[in-house]
Amino acid sequence: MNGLKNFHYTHPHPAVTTDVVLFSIREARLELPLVRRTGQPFAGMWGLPGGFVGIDEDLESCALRELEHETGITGVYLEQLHTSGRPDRDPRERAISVAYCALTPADRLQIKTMNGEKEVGWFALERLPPMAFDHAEIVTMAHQRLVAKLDYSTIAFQFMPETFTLGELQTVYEIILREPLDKRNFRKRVLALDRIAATGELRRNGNHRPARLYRLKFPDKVEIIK
Amino acid sequence: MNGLKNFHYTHPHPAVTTDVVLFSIREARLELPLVRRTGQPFAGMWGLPGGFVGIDEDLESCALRELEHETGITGVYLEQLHTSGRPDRDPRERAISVAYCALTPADRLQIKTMNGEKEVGWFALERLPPMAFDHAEIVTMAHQRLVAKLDYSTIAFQFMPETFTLGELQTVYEIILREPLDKRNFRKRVLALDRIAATGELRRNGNHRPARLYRLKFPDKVEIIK
DNA sequence: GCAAAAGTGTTCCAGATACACCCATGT
DNA sequence: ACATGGGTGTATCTGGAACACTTTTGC
Repeated sequence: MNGLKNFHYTHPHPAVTTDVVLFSIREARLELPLVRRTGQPFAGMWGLPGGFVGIDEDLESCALRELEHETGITGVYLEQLHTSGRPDRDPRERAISVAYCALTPADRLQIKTMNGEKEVGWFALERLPPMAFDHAEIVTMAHQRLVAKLDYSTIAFQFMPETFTLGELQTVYEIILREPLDKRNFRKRVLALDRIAATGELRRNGNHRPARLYRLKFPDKVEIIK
Repeated sequence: MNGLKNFHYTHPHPAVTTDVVLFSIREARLELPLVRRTGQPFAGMWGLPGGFVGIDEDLESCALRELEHETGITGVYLEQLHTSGRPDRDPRERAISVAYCALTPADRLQIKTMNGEKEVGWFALERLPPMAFDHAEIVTMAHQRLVAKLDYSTIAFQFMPETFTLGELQTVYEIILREPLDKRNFRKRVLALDRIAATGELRRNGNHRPARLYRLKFPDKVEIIK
C-alpha cells in the first residue's frame, strides 16, 4: 500500500467486483469462457471473467467491460444473477461479487481470442476445471437459472445467430435440456410464440432438403411467455 | 470503533448496504414497514429498513440484523432480490445496495414496535409515500417477484401463522393477486400440493360453521412447484 | 329461522403429448 | 437409388376453469 494514491473512509468498505457466466453453444455443448488467473489469490487457476467495479461505473457496465477486456466478447445479453458476499470468499480482503449471467450466439465469439493479456479457455459445463473463489457455485446457479428460464421465457433465442433454421433452434433447446424433443410439437410451440419469422431464404447444408431460414422479430428482447 | 479510525485502500471502494422489503398481510392489505430517515441524505423521508454491511458480516446477516434493529422484527423468510448500483443513487458516496425480499405472518409483528430509535410506519403497497434513494424501484421489483412466485412456489405459506384455515389462506392469495378465486378449485390445488395438514382442531369464529385448522408440514421451506 | 362462512364433485375446454410419413437435396 | 435432415396433421390425454348446493354455527 505504499505509493500512489490512498482512499480512506471512516468505516471499512468491502471491495466490489462483478463476474460473468457467459453461456454459448459450441460444438453441440453448452460452454462458457474462463480466464486463467495470473495474480494472487488462486494464481494459475481458472476463474470467471470479471473484476473490480469502478467508483463511478455502473454494475452492468463493469460486467460488460471486464468481459470484453478479458475475453474480447461484446454485445451479449446480460442479466443480473446473484450477489455473493460470504466474508471469507476472498482471502485478501472482504470482497462482494455481483454475478451476471450472459448469453451469446457462437458466431459472435473469436473476435479477438487473445488480446495478449490473459489466457482464455472455453469449457463445457460438465467438464469444468477447479475454479477460484466461489465461482463454481455461481456457475451452478447460472445454469439452474438458464434451464428454468428456458420454458417461461424467450431466453434461448439469445443463442441464435442472425439467421438460423428450426432444426438448429431445436438442437439448442435439446442441448440445454439434455433431452430430445418432438420435432412437430417443437415447431408448433415455437412458431406460436410469434417471435421468429421466415426470411424467405433457404440454407442448403448437405445431402438433404434445404431448410428455411428464420430470424428473430425482436432480437434483443427476452420476454416472459405464458 | 471511535470515530477517529481511518480505513484506507489503494483504490476507491464503494459502500455496501442491504435493504429489506418485508411484506406482510395486515388488515386485508399487502403492507410493508418503512423507516423514517433521521440523517442525511433524504432526512425525514421514508426508506426501506437497511444499512451498511459489516466488514466481516454476511449479506443475509446484515439484512436480518438491520431489519431487527430498525423494526424489531425477527424470524422472517428472506430471499435475495437484486443489487442496485447506479453510481448516482446515493448523493454522499458511491453506494451499492443488495436488496432482499422478506415475508412474515402478521402475528409475528409488533414484538417491539418502537425501540426508541427510529419511527417505523406500515404502508399499504398502493399507498406508499415518496421514498429515499431508489427504494421505490426496489419495492416494485419485490412486488413483481412476489406475484410471480405465487404460482410457481409455495412462497405464500410464509404469510401464514402457526395454524390457519383454508379460507384465510385463500384470502392471502386473493389479496396478493387482487382477484377472487374459486373456493373449490383453490382447495383442490392447495391440498394437492401436500404441504399443509389438518391439525384436527376447529376454529369457531362467528355466526357460522367452524373451520378446520391447518398447519404447514415444512414451515420454513419454500419450494418450486410444478 | 336466518345470516354467514365452511365444505364438497362433476363437466367442460384448451393446451400439451404422442405419433409416421413424404419431400428435396447431394452423392 | 439411397441416405440425410426438412417439413407436415391428427387423435388423445390431462390439468385448469366453471359452476351450486348442503352443513354448521351464533344470534
